[in-house]
Amino acid sequence: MKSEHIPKATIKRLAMYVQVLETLKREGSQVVSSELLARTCSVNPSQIRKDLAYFGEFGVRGVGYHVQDLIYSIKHSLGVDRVWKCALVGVGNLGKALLRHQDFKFRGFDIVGAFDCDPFKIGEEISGLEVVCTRRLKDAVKELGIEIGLITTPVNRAQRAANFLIEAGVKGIINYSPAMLTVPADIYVEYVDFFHHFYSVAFSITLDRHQERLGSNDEADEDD
Amino acid sequence: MKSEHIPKATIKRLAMYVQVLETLKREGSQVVSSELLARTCSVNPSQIRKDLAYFGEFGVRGVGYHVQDLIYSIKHSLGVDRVWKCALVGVGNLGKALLRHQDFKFRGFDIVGAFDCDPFKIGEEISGLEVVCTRRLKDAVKELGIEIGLITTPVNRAQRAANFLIEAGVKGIINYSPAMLTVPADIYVEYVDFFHHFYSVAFSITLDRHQERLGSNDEADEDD
DNA sequence: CAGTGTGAATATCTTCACAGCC
DNA sequence: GGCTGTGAAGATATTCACACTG
Repeated sequence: MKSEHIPKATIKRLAMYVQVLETLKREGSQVVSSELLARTCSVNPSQIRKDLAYFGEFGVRGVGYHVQDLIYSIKHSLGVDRVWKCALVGVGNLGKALLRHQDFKFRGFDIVGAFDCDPFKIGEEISGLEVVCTRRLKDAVKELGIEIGLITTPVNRAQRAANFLIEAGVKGIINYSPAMLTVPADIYVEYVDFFHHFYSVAFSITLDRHQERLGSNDEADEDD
Repeated sequence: MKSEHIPKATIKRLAMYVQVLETLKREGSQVVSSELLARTCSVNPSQIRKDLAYFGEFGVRGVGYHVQDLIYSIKHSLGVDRVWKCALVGVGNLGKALLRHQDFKFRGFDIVGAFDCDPFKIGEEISGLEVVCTRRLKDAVKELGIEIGLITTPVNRAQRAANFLIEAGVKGIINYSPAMLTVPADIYVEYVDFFHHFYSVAFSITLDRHQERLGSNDEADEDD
């Protein structure tokens, strides 16, 4: 692996390539060119080649990429060719939804602990997982080998949840609350904002209508 | 509104500013500087000023931004100062989760129709919404004034769901399935990939461990 | 040849630095 | 005085173009 800095956008695209490649595989494709993959993903072919080049040379010149191999190579490069155990803190609406949405497990992210500090929630069972007091987080992380924490608490509890998770030894956090977290430099936080997609669509429609009203020259913009 | 092209990243950040500003408001702040807002959001202060400048001059020199006004100005600029009605197609695990997660409504995105083509699901009620046959989508979109479609079908049904939505007159689509959609130029599609956050965190942890093992010089990388 | 891998060119986004205003 | 708004500079990411190889 070349150790230049890898753009975040590249990681995002690689995740997409895996999804698309898995569809292609299911449909029986053995080999795919950057050209075809690019068209399917609405990106530029050299973009794909560049993205892959960060991690190695996976293609065969004059032929393309072997689909199954490429899936594995990308997953291996990203470190998602194994199971990652996760703990979820905050069993509200969203937390429950994530616990029930067991596609995560299927894709290698297994939520093995659900935590909340509300005594009324403790003991409840969701998708076969018992909700446990947040105070027991530290032990659970150690016992179960949890490496990633998911924060689905209300915004005002998010920092506290983060502190608990970090103290327990988790190395990465996915924060579904709108709180911005303060964490040590060696903890990686990924912020998830469900709403920004809604905002983008709403904005885009609004913009379109404005332009229509102005009868301006329409400039069909690509999705990225 | 200046009508240069507005970066997608700007929209994403504006959505974040709104969230953070709403927290500040709740905590009693009346006024905020780009400096403070920037620190809270882990971005550069001029970034914030640039992002806002696309839409107007909302600040007061020497003072900062009035929190409540700024929230409203951003929302108005993005077109999210009103209710957008949405239809959801595909009432599986994920679809149900979104239907139950009624924060969307609170933030101005009201899911008023749930559709599925599975006869066993039709008639089921989720969060007070009856699941209806996808064939009745077109009428519902007209009757209820639906403008945005959410696709939560399995990957192989996503394109069909998109076709239904577009035919019904929806202008924007949020696609939660991993399918890449083919749509007319005037339909805006936003792709949501839950997994890429997991992939990013996993990759980041993996990378950290590699670097540790190499005992290399650590370069604490900023989160963006 | 057809299609990858990659340096060089271009386009885009971010940050700096400071003029302008309250 | 302090903080916004913005052109210019710098950094980053994307695309082109072509050498290279199975």
